[in-house]
Amino acid sequence: MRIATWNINGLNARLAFVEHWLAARQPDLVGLQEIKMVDEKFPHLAFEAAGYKAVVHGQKSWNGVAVVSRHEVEVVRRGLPGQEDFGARFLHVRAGDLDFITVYCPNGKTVTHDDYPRKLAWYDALAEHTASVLDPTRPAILCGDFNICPTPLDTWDESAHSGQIFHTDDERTRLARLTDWGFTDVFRALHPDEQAFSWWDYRGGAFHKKQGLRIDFLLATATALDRVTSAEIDRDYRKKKDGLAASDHAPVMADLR
DNA sequence: ATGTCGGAATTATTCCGA
Repeated sequence: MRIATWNINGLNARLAFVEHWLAARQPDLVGLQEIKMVDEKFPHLAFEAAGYKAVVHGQKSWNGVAVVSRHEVEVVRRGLPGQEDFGARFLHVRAGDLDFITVYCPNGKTVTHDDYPRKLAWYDALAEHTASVLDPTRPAILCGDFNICPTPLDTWDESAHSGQIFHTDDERTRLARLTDWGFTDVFRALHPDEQAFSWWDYRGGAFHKKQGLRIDFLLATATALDRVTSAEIDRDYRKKKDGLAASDHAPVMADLR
């Protein structure tokens, strides 16, 4: 089974590109972030034509998450408790015996912006909620755009950005709450020393200059990690495909036995 | 030039978020 997470930066603008990727990579279970559309506008017919069912927690213009799957999934929860007014950012489904949660974590903007303490509070709510509804001994995946670089290896320039947004101790402590509970960063577990990024700014040729960040993760409980046979960041799909524009994020994938 | 996208508000241009 192939799972993936991908911030697609707008499904209206990205549908053909996402279809291209689904056909090429044939994933079974995918968390999408930043669909930027209400549930009613979701192109279910296009996904069904590609062999996928979708469940959606959408929002007009901004945010919005979805799970697309080859097999039926059961919705467990839409929205993070107590944090609903910070946007549609959380969707929990059950796929067979696997709990699968996809999140679009708040960006925070800058450490002096009002959104920064709200980002930290959102993370506290996420850690509290996942710990209350999941069992660390059972297979679960928490995936999405986390908007935090976990370590200096996960940013193109730690020295220039240390202490700035995505690079603060307070943010890294929040991620550590999730890993302390029982989640492991799948890509990092399989590639402990590789500098690899999942996001590059559209501006200034950042992709070609290798100026990126690794902020998109598949986090797995131990019993889910046991099933993982490979993990990769699909950086080829950060490039234009057949003239179609890419998201600023690459998909992150893993294969499970 | 930080100098590009996606989306909305409002009509081809400007603002916002990332």
